[in-house]
Amino acid sequence: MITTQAYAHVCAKPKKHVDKTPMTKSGPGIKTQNITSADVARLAGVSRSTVSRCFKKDSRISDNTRKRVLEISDQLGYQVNKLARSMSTKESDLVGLVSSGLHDPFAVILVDQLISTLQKMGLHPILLDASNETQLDISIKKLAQYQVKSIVITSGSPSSSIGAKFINRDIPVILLNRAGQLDQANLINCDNQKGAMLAAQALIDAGHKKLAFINSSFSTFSGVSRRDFFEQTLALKTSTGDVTLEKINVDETGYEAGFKAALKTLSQPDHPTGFFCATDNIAFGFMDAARYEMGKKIPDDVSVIGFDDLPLSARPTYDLTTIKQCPNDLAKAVAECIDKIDSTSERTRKIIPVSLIKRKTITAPPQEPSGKPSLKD
Amino acid sequence: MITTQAYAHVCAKPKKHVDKTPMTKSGPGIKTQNITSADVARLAGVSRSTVSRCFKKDSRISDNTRKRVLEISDQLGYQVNKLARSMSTKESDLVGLVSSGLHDPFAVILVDQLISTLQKMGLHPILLDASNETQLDISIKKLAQYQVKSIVITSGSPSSSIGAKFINRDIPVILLNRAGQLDQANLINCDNQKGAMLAAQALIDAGHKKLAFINSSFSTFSGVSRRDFFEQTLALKTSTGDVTLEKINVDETGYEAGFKAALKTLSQPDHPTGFFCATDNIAFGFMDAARYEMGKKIPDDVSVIGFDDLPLSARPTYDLTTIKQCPNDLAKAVAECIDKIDSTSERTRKIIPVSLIKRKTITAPPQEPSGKPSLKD
DNA sequence: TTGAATTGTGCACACGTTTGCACAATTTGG
DNA sequence: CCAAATTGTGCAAACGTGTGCACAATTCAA
Repeated sequence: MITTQAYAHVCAKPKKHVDKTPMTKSGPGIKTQNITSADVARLAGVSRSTVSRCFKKDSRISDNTRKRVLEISDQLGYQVNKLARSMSTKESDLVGLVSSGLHDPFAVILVDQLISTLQKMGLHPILLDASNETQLDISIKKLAQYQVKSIVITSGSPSSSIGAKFINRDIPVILLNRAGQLDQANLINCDNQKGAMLAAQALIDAGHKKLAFINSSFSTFSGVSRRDFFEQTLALKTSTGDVTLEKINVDETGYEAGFKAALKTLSQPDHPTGFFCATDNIAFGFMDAARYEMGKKIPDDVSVIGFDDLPLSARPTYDLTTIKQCPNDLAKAVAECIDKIDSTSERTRKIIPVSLIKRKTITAPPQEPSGKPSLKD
Repeated sequence: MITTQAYAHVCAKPKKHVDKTPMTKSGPGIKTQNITSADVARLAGVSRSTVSRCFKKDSRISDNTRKRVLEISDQLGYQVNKLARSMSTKESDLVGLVSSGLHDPFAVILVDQLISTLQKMGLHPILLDASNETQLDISIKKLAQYQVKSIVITSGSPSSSIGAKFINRDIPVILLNRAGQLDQANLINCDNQKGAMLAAQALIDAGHKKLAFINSSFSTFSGVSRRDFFEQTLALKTSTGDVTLEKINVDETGYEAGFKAALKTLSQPDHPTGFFCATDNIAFGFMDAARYEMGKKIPDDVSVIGFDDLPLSARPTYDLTTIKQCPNDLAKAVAECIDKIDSTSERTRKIIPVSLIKRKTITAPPQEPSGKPSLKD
């Protein structure tokens, strides 16, 4: 009945103090065998269990053996195989981080913050690119394969079918500045409503009557959200005809969107004078085109306000008045969310505050419609 | 002799067609059990081996069973556990990517390219931040724990002790635009020599006699390399006194370094007129300070050339003449290097070409020393 | 009709770790 | 001096997958 040798081995009488640690064959192969806990166990004259326990805080291990084991480990350059550990403990230090590339400057800052925040928590992000929706679904599947502790999404939204299959199950998903048709997901957003309100107020307070909102037509949740809140804030004044609002969408993204929007809009004789751009990056494009292509002075001819407060916004070339959202706060919120993910099953719903940063791109509108220079003043 | 039940079980007579697939207990626990190959095996009425083989191309599996297994897998949302697979096959799709944050704009573009290139190869980058040297060593250890296929380093250089312990062993390291005191590592660099030569030529050709090189004093390999080659190229002319070269280091990084350098240098009465900045980002800072703080006109008062060719360099605000290095080519070289990593043991040594991009920041130097305005012209 | 070649599938073990349980050795309390 | 408590360590099983080997079933050749 018993055929293979292995059985015989297993059933053999236990030897004294050595558990089966098959000598790692140092054959002629170029790629040398990895060092395992068995190797250090053999050298230290202990079992693999003991080695394992030496790396845990609360284990009952004598100071003596622990010291010896740690010493030998270091000497051998032994590093725990986290893959094996994860298999055993069913826990993972890996976190999925999916972003739509690093083209958008705010995304870059956000990802940067996330990476260093996660790193401080002892977590390691696998970074995946997801430029389109199907790509995002694929990415989620891939991350599931790595048994990640959590998935942080900073672009796009997972299709609900994928959501049903994976997210529902056991991988918590955190949507950052994203729409949340997936109510199983954790949601963290900056306060787009407050931001849009502040922007509207800033332009109105400066005396602008003809306003415009500029956005990329490929823009996702944030842009649309800001537009809607902007419109909503102005509703009272637009309904009386006191103020006009032009909503401009351009088939480009970021800087180029702003650039094109300026070319298109500022060539109209009676164009708006107060511009709210969905992002700072759009504002940069808008300003460059306004200045260098359309010969406008900012803020004398047109006023501009952005959203994000990128480092570039503070530089003298732009000196852009904008709504600041703090990537550090967003990252912190993600950290908190991940922290309490295994303890509670309730979903996070968090809004991060924003603030108005006044710089030099907003002033009162020109007296006369552009084209006819004013005589007074 | 045989004491535990387990032995009895192992030695028991094999049942008909069902191998031991302990029913995943669907207990009251919130976190539902992961779906494993055993689950789909049971539902498909096959063994786990068969399920495993259904996901491999060349396995001898009947079309019928494969179809059925794949169907059930999909239906169940089964995803291979890559950690377990890696343990078994001793191969990994994970690649370590270590960068010193995403503050430097060229690093961002490079990382972006690397991520999408790796993703196309079916590899997944674990992104680690390594701002300082010890941090880098820690990062390498961490990555070793994850059994990564390779480590790509875009900042700093691993200490040679770590190199000896890990890199030597079996994790191939790729140093990107880095110094290589580690000769076990694979080296990929852009052609700093050619770049510095082109920059020198461009300034000399425009008629400049008083040159300067601007760099951050924290700058690593690339900056130092460019400075040395710049100096070397000019050696003949500086030795005759025909041309002067001032080497400026500032205790800041990137934009701020350039900004400060301009404040310091351009306040001198007889300052240089042709500036080679180690990076475009430094050039931006330099130009902003020169224009807005020192009241200089570019290129009329001072000429500037950068290195990298960032997207921002092409925009009208800067319109910077620069040396272009192509991040895409660097990424491609990394891909090639990784591709042949298991087949050959020889190290990669690759230089990526650069080119001069002429824009609007270089012209002839002003006739008279700045300060005394020229009467003619 | 029989023996050989081919095809499809299961079994058992391996990968490197963690951990409940058992147990020997030591210390403690009475 | 003995029982009980404590301490330190080893054993074996588990995590989920891949794969060499064995073997049954089928096809093919003679």
